[in-house]
Amino acid sequence: MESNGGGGSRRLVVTQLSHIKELVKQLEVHLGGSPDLCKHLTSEISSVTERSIGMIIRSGAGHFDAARHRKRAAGDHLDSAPTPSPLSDVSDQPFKTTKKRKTMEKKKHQIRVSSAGGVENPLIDDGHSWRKYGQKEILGTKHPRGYYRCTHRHSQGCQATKQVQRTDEDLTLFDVIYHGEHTCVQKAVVTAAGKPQPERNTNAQSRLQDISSGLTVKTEGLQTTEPQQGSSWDAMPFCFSSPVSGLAPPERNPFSTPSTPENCLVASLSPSMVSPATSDSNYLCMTEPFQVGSDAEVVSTLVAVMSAPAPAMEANDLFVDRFEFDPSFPIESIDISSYFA
DNA sequence: TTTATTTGACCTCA
DNA sequence: TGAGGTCAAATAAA
Repeated sequence: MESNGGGGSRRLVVTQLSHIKELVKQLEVHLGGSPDLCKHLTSEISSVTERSIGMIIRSGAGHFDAARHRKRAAGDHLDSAPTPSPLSDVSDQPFKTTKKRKTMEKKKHQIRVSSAGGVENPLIDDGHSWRKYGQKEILGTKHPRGYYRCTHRHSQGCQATKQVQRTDEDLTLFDVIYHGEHTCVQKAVVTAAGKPQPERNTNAQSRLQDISSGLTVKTEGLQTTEPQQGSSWDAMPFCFSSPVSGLAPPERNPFSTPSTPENCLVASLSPSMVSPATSDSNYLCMTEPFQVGSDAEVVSTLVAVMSAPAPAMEANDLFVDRFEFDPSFPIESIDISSYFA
């Protein structure tokens, strides 16, 4: 049931993070004459990446302490709550706490999103369009929990919902709990697949390159399990699919993939991290590269997204043209180009 | 005018 | 009975 973390998977993660670090270094080079802020950001990205690698390495042969992490993600109140809570019981099982939840065969898992600097307005998104339908103060937590449902709930009967709650310990971290799977067909996906939008794509790709070059992935006590057949978790380490600065919202973004929250994690940037020239938030989607076991282990993935102001970066030659893969990097599992198509 | 968000009330369950 | 989740009217924004 519980995996020991999968040495192969861990190596993969470490490799990925190491590669990210290399990318950051490249970014720094390209930022030669850029504003100090950009350099500061890259420096921070680098340090965070190092810490991330260290955390994974320190996790050793033992598995990630998912229970502890779940408790942390759920808030301190769980310390005194012996009974399972929705947060602590992250599983494929239907909810058991309320009648409504019981009636819905909902898949659930939890991710942790860091929106760098996005304390005020995290704009957490995942390629799907959500409508907020409620907010509730949760006992034992400092911040209210927001309740979202799929925009297509009524039009397409999509039952996907999610809960977003800022963590107590870090205002830039958000616990996002997904319930159910999207049954809706995102128009943007269809559009993107059938009608390429060259202009937007070009711009978007450039921006995407900007951001992706500065991507830092921090995995906190990552739980990795051996891939399961037919799982959607074992495919792609990265999925750059969500809107980036200046792009349309997720549902209209040509980069949006038919991903579900179950396989796509998006962290968005706060306005403070966005170029003044762009009012839209920056989005960066990253497929959670880590297997979430069917036994409902929590994957708490922290994605710190950094982005230098777009105008400061002539990054068209980044990431794609200059994406230098480590020979050991599992390139076969990455198909970024497909997301630019 | 339409769409999204806010927020108090209500419902269900432990 | 209290907590969590959802509903729906009111309000705001586009």
